[in-house]
Amino acid sequence: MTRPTETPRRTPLSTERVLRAAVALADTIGIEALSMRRLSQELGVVPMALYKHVAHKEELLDGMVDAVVGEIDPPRSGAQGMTAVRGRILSARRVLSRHPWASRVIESRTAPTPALLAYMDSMIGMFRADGYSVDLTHHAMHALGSRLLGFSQELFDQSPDVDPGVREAGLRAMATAYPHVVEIAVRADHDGRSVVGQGCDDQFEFEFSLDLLLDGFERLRARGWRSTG
Amino acid sequence: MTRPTETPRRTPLSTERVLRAAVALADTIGIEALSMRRLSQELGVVPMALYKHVAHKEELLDGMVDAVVGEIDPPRSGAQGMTAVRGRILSARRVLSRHPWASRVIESRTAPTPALLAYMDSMIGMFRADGYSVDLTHHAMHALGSRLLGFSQELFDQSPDVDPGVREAGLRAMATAYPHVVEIAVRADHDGRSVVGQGCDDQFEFEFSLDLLLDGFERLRARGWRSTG
DNA sequence: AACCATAGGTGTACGCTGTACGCCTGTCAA
DNA sequence: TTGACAGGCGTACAGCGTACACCTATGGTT
Repeated sequence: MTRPTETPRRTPLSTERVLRAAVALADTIGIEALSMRRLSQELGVVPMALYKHVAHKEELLDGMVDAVVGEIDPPRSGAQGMTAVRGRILSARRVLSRHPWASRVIESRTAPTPALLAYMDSMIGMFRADGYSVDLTHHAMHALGSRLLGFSQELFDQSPDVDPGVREAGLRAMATAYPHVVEIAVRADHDGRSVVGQGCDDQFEFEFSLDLLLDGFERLRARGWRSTG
Repeated sequence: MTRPTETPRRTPLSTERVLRAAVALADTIGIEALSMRRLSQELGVVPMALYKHVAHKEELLDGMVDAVVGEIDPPRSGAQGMTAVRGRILSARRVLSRHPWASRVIESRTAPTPALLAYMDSMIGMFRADGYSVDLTHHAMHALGSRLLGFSQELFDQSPDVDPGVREAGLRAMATAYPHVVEIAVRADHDGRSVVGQGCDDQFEFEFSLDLLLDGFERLRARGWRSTG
């Protein structure tokens, strides 16, 4: 009688459930705020309970990476060649934009996770199936690098400075010290593609550089280029 | 008499001295081991003493970035055009290889530091002086992204697996799950450029992709390309 | 020469982190 | 009925960044 059987009987944890909760939590509160304690609290459990399902936080992060990479679309059955490659990379980019923390976490891994290896393997396969040599494919993978996953590789995410007035004042202040930077920033403000004061169109810049690289690969392939000379 | 004047009289701290010590310490023990406490101990001072010279750790990191970026060679007075750009980027890359932690720290900054802005400004200037339009220069800067500073942008630094036997065993184990990855890894092992079992030549890969991009820019410029169509 | 403001080093303390270790309990096989 | 075991709990510890109060030697002013 002291212990009624009608206790809520929480559904038990599992690695799966922990990972899903971690991804969701990182999406909402950001990766830097994701601590083991915060996550355990989200799951209605004491912190140490998590350690029955992941060995340590690094393993948790590995699992989160795999979960996210697993969201990338498989290669579309119809498409072939560079357009298929292009499409898949853009799919990866969409996934990453849903989980903005993921790129940072992936870059912090020291060894590739299984899902990442699988993704790369299938990417390489697409090049090979399109007639690319092992040699050229190899260099292409290096050249794409983290862009394979849709990373922007920008030096700085332009801050959403919201107020255009503030932004313009800042630019004016920098004009003497960094005239070229300002010239370009102003230009980006006024061109047709982007909302004024908002900086530039990430997606356009990404596709611009991606296509530059893919075109370069095609050209080398057509030329029968080999790295060993 | 109780207090002899011959106390060692430690040379006083200064922001400069703190930053230099921090850079040196990060070089030797790695950035993740660099704590305010560890740094203060290196300077023979109590942790809180540092806060008289930097507002908080983020400011310390900003200062370290500026110190490192300041090491990049200025543009060589003789050189012009894309070869000058290329040379400067390779100089940045050499600096970064002396401070392997720097790329990670730079990527973690939210706002550009003064030295970074100055570097970018001068880079943009080199494109403009070479006849590039504001428009094309703008997109080129985005396409280069962190490569401007010599970042590799690799998805994973191939681990120095040292023992070739171990590496080969690992590859054999992965062969069924990731055949394409293994094909490329094996190929990289056996080609003439790289020490066997050592993976690939970072520097070659970097220059390969850099040249691919620079060539692409030149081609667009020659063609009078404009993004707004 | 006396004074006192100030720059800069010290000491203590707080809240946060990841996680080692031992315990306790409910479930299921023998 | 028993006893192993999976899995959640509680306590504790070392390390982190840093707020805040304090102390002291220095240098300019009177």
